[in-house]
Amino acid sequence: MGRGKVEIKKIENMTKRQVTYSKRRTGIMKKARELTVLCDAEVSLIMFSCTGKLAEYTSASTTPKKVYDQYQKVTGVNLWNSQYKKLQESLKQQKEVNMKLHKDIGQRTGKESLDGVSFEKLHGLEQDLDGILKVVRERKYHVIATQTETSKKKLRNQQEAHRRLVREIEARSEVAYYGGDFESIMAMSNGGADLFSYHQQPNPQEVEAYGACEFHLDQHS
Amino acid sequence: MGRGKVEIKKIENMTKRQVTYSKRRTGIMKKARELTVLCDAEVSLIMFSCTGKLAEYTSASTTPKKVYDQYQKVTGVNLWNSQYKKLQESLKQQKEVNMKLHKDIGQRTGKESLDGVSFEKLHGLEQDLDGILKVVRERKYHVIATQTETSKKKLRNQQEAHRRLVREIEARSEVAYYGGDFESIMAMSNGGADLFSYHQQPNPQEVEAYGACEFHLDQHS
DNA sequence: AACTATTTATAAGA
DNA sequence: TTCTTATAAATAGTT
Repeated sequence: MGRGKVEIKKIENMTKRQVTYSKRRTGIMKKARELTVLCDAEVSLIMFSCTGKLAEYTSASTTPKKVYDQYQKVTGVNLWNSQYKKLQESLKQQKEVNMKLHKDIGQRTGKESLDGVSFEKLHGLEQDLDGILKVVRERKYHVIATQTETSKKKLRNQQEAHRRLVREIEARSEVAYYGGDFESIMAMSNGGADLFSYHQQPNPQEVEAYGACEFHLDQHS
Repeated sequence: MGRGKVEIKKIENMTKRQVTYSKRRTGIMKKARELTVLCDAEVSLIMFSCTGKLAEYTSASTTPKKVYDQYQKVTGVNLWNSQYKKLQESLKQQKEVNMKLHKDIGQRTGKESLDGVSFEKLHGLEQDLDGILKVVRERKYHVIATQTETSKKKLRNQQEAHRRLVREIEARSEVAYYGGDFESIMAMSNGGADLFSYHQQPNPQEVEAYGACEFHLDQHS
């Protein structure tokens, strides 16, 4: 229809193709609308031009979703539904696993009642718990031991540093005998003493006591 | 186009409507096909007659699903996608919860390493385990106690039945004095002793001991 | 389902 | 894109 018959094959001239697309798109949309009205049918027409532009016609009484739902129902083809069902299945499984874990952990934390649990299971659970308790205790003592060891090392290092400091000051002030400048030495080395508390939790009481003692010595001197 | 112009409104005559539907359906499908080929476009055409019959055309290079995905991308409308995303989110959450449970339960069953777990947590876990261990033990002993109590009751009932049986047989055989038919009486009443083991887990040692004791009495009599 | 008079769609040109 | 117009195509009513 038009001034010359056209062969139904891809139009290579791009401009011509776009013009034709535009015209025929209008035409087919009109046809769809007419079909809808005349014959009381439901129509979904979705078109993408070769440049990706969307054009659609959907009959007034419906929506693309409805059309596709119906399409699925009639064809039995799953389309996206297969994916959806897989997800649902997956979710169900996860929830089941979760329930089991919850129950198990509940029995192991006292939140779930042990009523109805057989003697054998109780015994197994007891052995289990006992074993893990031992492991946890060992681990705990290991951690304590490690911390203590570290503290001791730190302490030794500090004491050593302190001693060096005292010696150095004694040497510098050329006071080798007991007395005289002793107070100032103690005051200077006090900075070192503070370091005892810098890594473990600070114990303010101890620090205070030490400082207080120093103060009293000062006062009484 | 045809012998007379038609107004675009629903055709009330059903036969006429169906004929028109059939003709125009063919026509629009042809149009769709031509559009696809001539203009290199993607087309999805889905139609339902008023009787619910499906007819579709989808351009060769694509599928209804693809068209729909693209449709969604362009329009930004989520349609079923919202549901799908909800499911996905849900699944993700479930998996996360699962992971945590797994880790926790792992630490409580010795399958998960305790390296790097803080002293405080270890201590908490220890207290926890200790508490539950106590509960489990109590429960276990409760179960044992209940079972034992039941067994004892059964045993008492059996002994009572046994005594009654002996008395009855003594009365019937009119042998009131000790001796004589006693062995045969015991042999008969032995069947009753077997009944001890029928309900609780059979404890062959106990049953044996009981039977043996009776037997020795026999021998010494 | 086929026919055909007529309407409608549209290719080409402006 | 839109309008025009010649012509192909679609189809309403008929057979």
